Amino acid sequence: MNAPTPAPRMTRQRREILDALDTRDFRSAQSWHERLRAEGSTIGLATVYRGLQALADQGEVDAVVSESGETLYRRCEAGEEHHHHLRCRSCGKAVEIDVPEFEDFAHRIGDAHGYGDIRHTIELTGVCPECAAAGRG
Amino acid sequence: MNAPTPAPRMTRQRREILDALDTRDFRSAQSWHERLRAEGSTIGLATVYRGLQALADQGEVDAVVSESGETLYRRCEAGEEHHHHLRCRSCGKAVEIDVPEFEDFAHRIGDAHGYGDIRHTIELTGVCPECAAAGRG
DNA sequence: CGTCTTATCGCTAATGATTCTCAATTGCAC
DNA sequence: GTGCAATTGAGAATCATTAGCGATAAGACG
Repeated sequence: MNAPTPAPRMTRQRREILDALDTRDFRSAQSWHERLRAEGSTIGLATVYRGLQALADQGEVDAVVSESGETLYRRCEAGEEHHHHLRCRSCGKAVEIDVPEFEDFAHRIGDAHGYGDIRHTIELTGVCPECAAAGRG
Repeated sequence: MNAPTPAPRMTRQRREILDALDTRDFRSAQSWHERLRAEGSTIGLATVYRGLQALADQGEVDAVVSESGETLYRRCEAGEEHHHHLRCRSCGKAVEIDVPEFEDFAHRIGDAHGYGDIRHTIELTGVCPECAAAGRG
């Protein structure tokens, strides 16, 4: 009954994704793909999708769904427990924020209504100083 | 130069959508469409999409984007200012919740980082009592 | 009530994002 | 090295949503 760890191989493309992700911005899989190709990589789009998903499962990257329905990714900070973001709607730059007490709050609300297995999402979006200055957003 | 109010017509299908929406569940446009057809309506899918969007713009319905990227709709309560939900991941049933102080919190965080035009999303999801009892979820 | 204008319909084709298929590669254990 | 399953890349397939368009009918007017 012990699932032998699925054996993740460290391939060139896996490494490329990890490297590219080393920033502070939220971008779509397509956007990361473009960037990689622009840097000379020959990585395929499907591979980027697969890689990002795998990384998200491992907790190596954060994934959020934008208003328009696309999934955005970025590498997350070190240790990583549960956390939230303040993201720029124009350039994707994000900072992690702390919402103390919210975990508790969420569970209390859940209990109050009899809902179990509570999960929550908090997303703050805005326009960062740079984008505001540049007249974007 | 004055846009005369676009003249919204009350059609049979508009009425059908409004009637169908008279529940407490969050469902996708496709799901509402199915339901309408099941009840004998001959309304088209595109019409349901158009109708729901229009209603969302008017503030008559709430729209949220699920984890999987689909947009879910439900009629919202009367007056309607900004509010949040605790939604069942299995059946879509939702209750409105109050998150006092959060509006302020959001703006304070935004200011602290120099981000403007702050917008926020809070979604709590869980499994409602009925679904839990039925073993779904 | 009949006519006219045009918003709205419903169908179908088009988009856009994401996933799947599958033959060709290639980590990596032996 | 060898062998084989995990992984890749390109394109087809899928899904949700939107756009295009001829047909229909809401609502204003006489």
